[in-house]
Amino acid sequence: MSSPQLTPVSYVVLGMVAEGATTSYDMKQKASRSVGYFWNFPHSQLYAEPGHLVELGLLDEEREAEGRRRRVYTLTAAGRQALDDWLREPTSEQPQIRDAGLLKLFFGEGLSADEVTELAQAQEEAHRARLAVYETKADTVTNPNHAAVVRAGLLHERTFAEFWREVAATPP
Amino acid sequence: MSSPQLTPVSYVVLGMVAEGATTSYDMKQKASRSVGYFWNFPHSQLYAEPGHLVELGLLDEEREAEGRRRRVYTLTAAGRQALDDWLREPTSEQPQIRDAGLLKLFFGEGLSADEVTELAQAQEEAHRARLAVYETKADTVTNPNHAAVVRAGLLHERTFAEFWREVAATPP
DNA sequence: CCTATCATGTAATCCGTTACATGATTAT
DNA sequence: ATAATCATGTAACGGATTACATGATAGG
Repeated sequence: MSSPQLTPVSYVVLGMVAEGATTSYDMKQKASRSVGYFWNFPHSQLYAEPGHLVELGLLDEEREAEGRRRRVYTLTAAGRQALDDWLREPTSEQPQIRDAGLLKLFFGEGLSADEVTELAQAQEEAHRARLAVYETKADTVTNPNHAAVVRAGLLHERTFAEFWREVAATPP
Repeated sequence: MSSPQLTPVSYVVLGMVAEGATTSYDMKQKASRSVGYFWNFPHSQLYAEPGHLVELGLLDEEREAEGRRRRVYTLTAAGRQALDDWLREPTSEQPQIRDAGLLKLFFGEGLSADEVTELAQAQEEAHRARLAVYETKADTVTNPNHAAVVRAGLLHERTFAEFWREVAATPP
């Protein structure tokens, strides 16, 4: 008997199903335009994870009779409960900023000032590009919870674009 | 024949060895007070990963003759080269903000305004606590590259503390 | 000397990624 | 019809986490 833990991805799946996504491809499309921006994962997880959740009784699965015969998922009462419980649980894990650019800056004693500037400029550009995406999104998102998170992403990208601009101007 | 890729953790190890860490415990101590704040991992990786790097010829390993007989690592020329190459490589991977609080906000349609406020206040407090840590660090760090990254962390925590303060005040 | 804690690892497991494969639909 | 692409998975592998275990050192 196996009792695997629910991971953040589990809750992403539960959350997207609660929002009306019914198939893995559906989730994939949805994620790629929203939550995937700040919490990314390959599509294979969106085919594997619902299987686990079905085993745990948190999702129901049906197969289409025709065509692709794809798996169609719906939330069970237990699944809704698990999602609600999680939403209300205090969140203890420290958020991590896993940013390879920051890592390089951290260990970049061996770089010349010019090389640091080069790194910083590339990073600034990447953050500005992402910022532009969020700015567009901010105008189109209707779900207020999604909008709030887009705003967080926007503020984050702005902060980091500015940070890297300063680094480029005055390398350590 | 196996040719495993170098992961970010590989470079964290190479970087820390380059900075003078010689044993796994040494790295663990160092990481817990610096890079671990924004890129965390369990200590077991700091015992396993150097082994891989030795196999790849990027680290040399010696055993102490006495006492704990612990493994003492030093950079090889190839290891130094691998670190330098990585530092100069363009960084393509999109940084991810894997923040469970943001996930909950994103999927938090089922929460009442009060519950969102509660979540937001807890998040704000957590970010302010982390902010305080970075502010202390900013005064003590001597390595200018480390200082720059501390500043990034500081700006990030400030941004997010402020963001959650707004969410708490006007929940979506 | 005895105990608590520090320090150093190993083992097992599972999650996440990469790569592969194939069936269905759409476009030409 | 045929090719291209969309959609739906599976398999294999390795990295990361959790849990366990034990030896060394320091403090009383």
